[in-house]
Amino acid sequence: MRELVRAYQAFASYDADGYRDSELTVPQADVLFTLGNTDGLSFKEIGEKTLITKGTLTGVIDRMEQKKLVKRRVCTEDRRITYVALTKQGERLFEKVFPQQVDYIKQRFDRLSKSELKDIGQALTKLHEIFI
Amino acid sequence: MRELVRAYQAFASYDADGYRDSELTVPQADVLFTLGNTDGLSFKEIGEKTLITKGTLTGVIDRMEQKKLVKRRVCTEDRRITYVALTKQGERLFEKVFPQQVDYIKQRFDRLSKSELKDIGQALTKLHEIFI
DNA sequence: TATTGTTATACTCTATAACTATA
DNA sequence: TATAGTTATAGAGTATAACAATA
Repeated sequence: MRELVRAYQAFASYDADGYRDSELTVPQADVLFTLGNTDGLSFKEIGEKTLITKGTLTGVIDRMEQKKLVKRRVCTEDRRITYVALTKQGERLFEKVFPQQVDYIKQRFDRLSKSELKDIGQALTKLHEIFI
Repeated sequence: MRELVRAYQAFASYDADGYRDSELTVPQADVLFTLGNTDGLSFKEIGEKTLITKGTLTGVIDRMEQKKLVKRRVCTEDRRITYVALTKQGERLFEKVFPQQVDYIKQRFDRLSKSELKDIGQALTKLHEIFI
């Protein structure tokens, strides 16, 4: 448990440094990365994936919309649902920041051997399962 | 990387549920657990352990002091340093919430075998090391 | 009635930088 | 001069609940 927290803190701190100059807050980067390579997701789906509650998410999306990174689109079949998708500008930012971020993180994972990476992947999957 | 984020999110969400009715915010719980079983730590030490920056920490400690959970004490040898320690009330809360929390989390870890736990521990230690 | 997202409130945290006091 | 903590500012996130629109 301690180790999980420590490992994640170290990772999260390193990770946040990666997109520090992108003008994104942590939740905003989370949303950007969640929306990347999709045609748009509903508020509900985004909330489930990022663990941001709906009231908060409205504000986060508002600010990203002001920055022209995302766009709302009401679902025509069920008008209660609002989809959020990246704009062209949002996609450009995603395509710039995401690979950078992956590389940045990969630098550290490259310090490990293939078998270590496999073990870590399995360990994390088990951890994930027990805490769902 | 995805797995690490997912595993931690699942854990963090479960963890926060554990002390939801303790009237503590996440950073405050973090500080409480950091100060538990110590004679007090300086702002600097608390900041290093919790990754809360100094400006923010002053506010967090202010609010915990208002709730009578912690007390400041200026170091007599080096008067620039302020130690923060749990009050009796803070200790009582720690002694109530911490074991509860450990049990609560243990419930989930108990789903794993000893060898799985060992593997996970090792994996997390490696992760921690590469991201320092 | 149940669900989706918005609004409202009040507070807490965050980042940043300038500042005070000690060393 | 360097360090420890405080203050100031402005913005962002959080929890919660009530609300509107839609199903």
